[in-house]
Amino acid sequence: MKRIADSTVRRLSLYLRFLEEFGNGGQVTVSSGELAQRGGTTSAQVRKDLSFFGSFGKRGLGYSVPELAGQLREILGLEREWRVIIVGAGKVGTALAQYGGFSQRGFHIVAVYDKDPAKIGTPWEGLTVRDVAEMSADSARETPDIAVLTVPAGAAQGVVDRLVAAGVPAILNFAPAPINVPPEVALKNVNMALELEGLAYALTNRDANDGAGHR
Amino acid sequence: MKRIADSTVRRLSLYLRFLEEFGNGGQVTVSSGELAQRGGTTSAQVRKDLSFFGSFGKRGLGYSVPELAGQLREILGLEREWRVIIVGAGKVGTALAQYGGFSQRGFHIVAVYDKDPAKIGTPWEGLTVRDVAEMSADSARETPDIAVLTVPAGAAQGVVDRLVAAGVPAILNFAPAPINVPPEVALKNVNMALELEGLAYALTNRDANDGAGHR
DNA sequence: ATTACTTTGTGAACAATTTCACAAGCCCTC
DNA sequence: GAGGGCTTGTGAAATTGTTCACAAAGTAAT
Repeated sequence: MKRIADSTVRRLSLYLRFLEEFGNGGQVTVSSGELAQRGGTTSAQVRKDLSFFGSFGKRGLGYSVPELAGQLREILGLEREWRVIIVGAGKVGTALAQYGGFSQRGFHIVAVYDKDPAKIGTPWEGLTVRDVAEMSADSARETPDIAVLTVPAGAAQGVVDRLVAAGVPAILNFAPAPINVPPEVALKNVNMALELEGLAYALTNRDANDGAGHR
Repeated sequence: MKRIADSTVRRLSLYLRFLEEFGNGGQVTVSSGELAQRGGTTSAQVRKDLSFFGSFGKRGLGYSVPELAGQLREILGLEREWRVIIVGAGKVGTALAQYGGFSQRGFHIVAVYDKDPAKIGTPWEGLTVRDVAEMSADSARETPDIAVLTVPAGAAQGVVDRLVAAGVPAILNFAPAPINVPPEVALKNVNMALELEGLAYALTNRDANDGAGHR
């Protein structure tokens, strides 16, 4: 299969959300134009995005809401359950655990780790905080699919090296530190300060660049 | 000035971080190649990014670390203080408030708002939670530069409308709901579930698309 | 069954972004 | 102060991503 752009995958995720909204509203059929309007893009963009994976619509009619939603779930890999661990039981980790959007999409938090002895063993969102030292042993038993990294910047690379060694195939990094992984490990970085700086730039150069950031 | 791509601005923010790292390590001069390696890009990319704003280096030598850092701070608008409010005193809002990266870059949290009467009036990270109803009046006195939105999805658009009416020029939206603002208001959306789905896609289609997400 | 109307799927045009490649400039040594 | 070795800054080329525009295929009504 052809390499699909990151931006395309992002939009597909959004389309799925919109389909669920439309479906909840009782709509059974939807046009590329409606999806486009909901997402602030164009109907051509929607159709092109979908066309990378097949043709799912009926000409003259549009797309079946539940059918297209199913196709998107399959494309995105959301038909299965994903085993997620959170490394770093601080505020960010806790906020993520409470965020309902994850379990709703099949992302199950199966373990939490921390280094702080004061936290280890304490109850945490229905789980018990475990010692990072146990991570490798736990992973050997049952490797998680995705690790969410919410440790302080200084600790990030060290933890990542352990995760990689333990065979974790994907990492979502919230630590404000650039980290290195071998190419076979999927990595995404989320850096909230970066987003704020983008807004600061937009405000500073507002007259030039009116409005607009990344919608 | 020419319209600068979002991706370019993001990279500039990263370069600034790297410069600070290099500077802390005692380095006074840095080449585009070093910055590129640190950030996983190419030296040509670094030079092109900088070239949109001027020429800051010395041929044969590279860039002065403190000088370029200063230039980047100016470009990004980080030489001034930004007044930030947080709307939604839940877990995500709290996590953001605790995250040191903000104040370090001149983003000052000047107020927190919530709708929940149980929270209003309680102390929160050195501030006191205020009633969202007071937001407009407060803003009239001293308009914040950026509002960070960490309310539930259902409440998002309503709050945004109030923020816009109050004249807030930029919004960073963490609510998992697409929101509408007039074009003169800068908006960025952060959706953590979307990032996880991106990883799920990468893992599902791993053989095709080896490794790689958005680094 | 024909007509009028919609909406998809897609090659081709266009636009944006990244990479290449190299002249020009600066440092350092001799 | 001439020569060798780096590194910048930048047009041009290549690549990637988006928009256009239209034939093809479906619906609905008569």
